[in-house]
Amino acid sequence: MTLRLYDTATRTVRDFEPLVPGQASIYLCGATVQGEPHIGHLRSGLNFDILRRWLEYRGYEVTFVRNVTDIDDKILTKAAEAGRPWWAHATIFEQAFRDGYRILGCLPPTIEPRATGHIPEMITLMQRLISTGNAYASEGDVYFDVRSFAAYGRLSGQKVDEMLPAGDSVGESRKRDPRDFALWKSAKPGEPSWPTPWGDGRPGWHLECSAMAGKYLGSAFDIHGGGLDLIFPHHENEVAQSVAAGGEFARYWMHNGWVTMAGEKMSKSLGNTVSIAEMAKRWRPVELRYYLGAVHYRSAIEYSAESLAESATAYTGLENFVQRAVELVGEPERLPEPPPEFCAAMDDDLNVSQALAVLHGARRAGNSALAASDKTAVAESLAAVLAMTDVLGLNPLRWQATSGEAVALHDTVSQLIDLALRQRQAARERKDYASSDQIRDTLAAAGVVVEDTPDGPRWTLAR
RNA sequence: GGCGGCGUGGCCGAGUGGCUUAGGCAAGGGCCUGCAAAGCCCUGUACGCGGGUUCGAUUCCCGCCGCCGCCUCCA
Repeated sequence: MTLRLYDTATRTVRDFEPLVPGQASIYLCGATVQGEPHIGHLRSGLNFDILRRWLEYRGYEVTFVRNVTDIDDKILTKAAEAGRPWWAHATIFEQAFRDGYRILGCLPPTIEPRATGHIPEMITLMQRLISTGNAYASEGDVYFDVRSFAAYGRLSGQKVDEMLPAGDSVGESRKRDPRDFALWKSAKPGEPSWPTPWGDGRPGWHLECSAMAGKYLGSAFDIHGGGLDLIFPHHENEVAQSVAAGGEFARYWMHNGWVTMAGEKMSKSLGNTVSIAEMAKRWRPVELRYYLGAVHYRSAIEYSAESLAESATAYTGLENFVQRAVELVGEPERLPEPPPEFCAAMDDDLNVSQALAVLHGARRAGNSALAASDKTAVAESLAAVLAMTDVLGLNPLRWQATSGEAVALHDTVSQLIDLALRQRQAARERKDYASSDQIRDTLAAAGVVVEDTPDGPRWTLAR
């Protein structure tokens, strides 16, 4: 079974055949760090984290580049509104994004380049495009000549003649064609700028990604990813720049779907965003990860608190099983391969929904084995559940609190709860159920859920 | 105007030309329990509407309705 991925460029699912056997290179368009990340942004990072983990599980050595766009119109505007330098503004939100990805358990990228660190590469690229006749300088700006590149529009399925002219081309005299896009923008008073042969200015958005992808992954690489909204114009323009300059560029194009609210795309401009900070108040990060990862990456996720709660419940069920199983048989020495059906689902364009069905099947089998005290079967199911959750970045054992303070506090609380439970057991043994129930109710009010099992009471913290 | 996506049982959400009861959540019944909780078992027979192709369509084709996205900054 080989991994198959949906490729936006061909609109088909294709076998994944890497450029270099055993290696996989991915360029993901990261954030324009103008403000707080919302869960839509994080979903994109998470989807590609799952791809990256799956490729690594499949034995590929993965180079994962996720860029930071740290110079752009919006950053300048927002920074001015916030009364801070543009670079400080960008740094603040670059960190916010990085924290967001980390909180959701995304592995750090192999390389995380910033646009402003690659001005020389951009200049070189522009020089090449001008020399090949695909770009031209005009009053300090540099534009890509869309008409000079026959394949323009192929990725997005757009026809140049049918497109609406760009909004910024109204009254624009510097462009030869209204559909030409800026590689470089001439400096405006008070704005940051860098020197070039065509005058001081700053980079256009599209150019920077071509420059960084080329620098770190070469003129050809395996997978280019991003949100659906980047297909046009951003990715179309990247292809034009990079291919016109003589590269092959990306061999597979993957685009993740939206997080929607009431049917509409979550976005800053609509004001319907949910930030990671708000989420963290109500949900554990791993629950959010489960929620955002459970839906196929190309489908929209219709956000609602109810469906998030359902995911949290589902995940808690997995955790409960793992906890009980570990108590009975201990942690496995080594994780086995995930079940074949799970792997088949993941190989099928990362069908995580289908893979989760396999996971929940193993959980159910494990719980049955637990009920039957069949240690061999419990250990088997536990290993399977851990193997599957591990690949998805959802392994409950890896998500447990590990800070020293938390561990110490847990120890103290455990002893107090055990004391109460011993008193409750004594009451139960003398059939003083009024007292035993009162103890349980008191613990419940404190957020401690007590369950009686054949092996005695056990407790967990409610949320 | 051009390009693209979606509409699945109470909810979320996979999938397929005729056996997947997908899975999760919720609900009802049962087992277990002092009562619970957790867990397990069972139950619900869905695929926007109208045509067509077919022995047979939720799945293919056509039309329609509704929703959404891109074409301008956007994960």
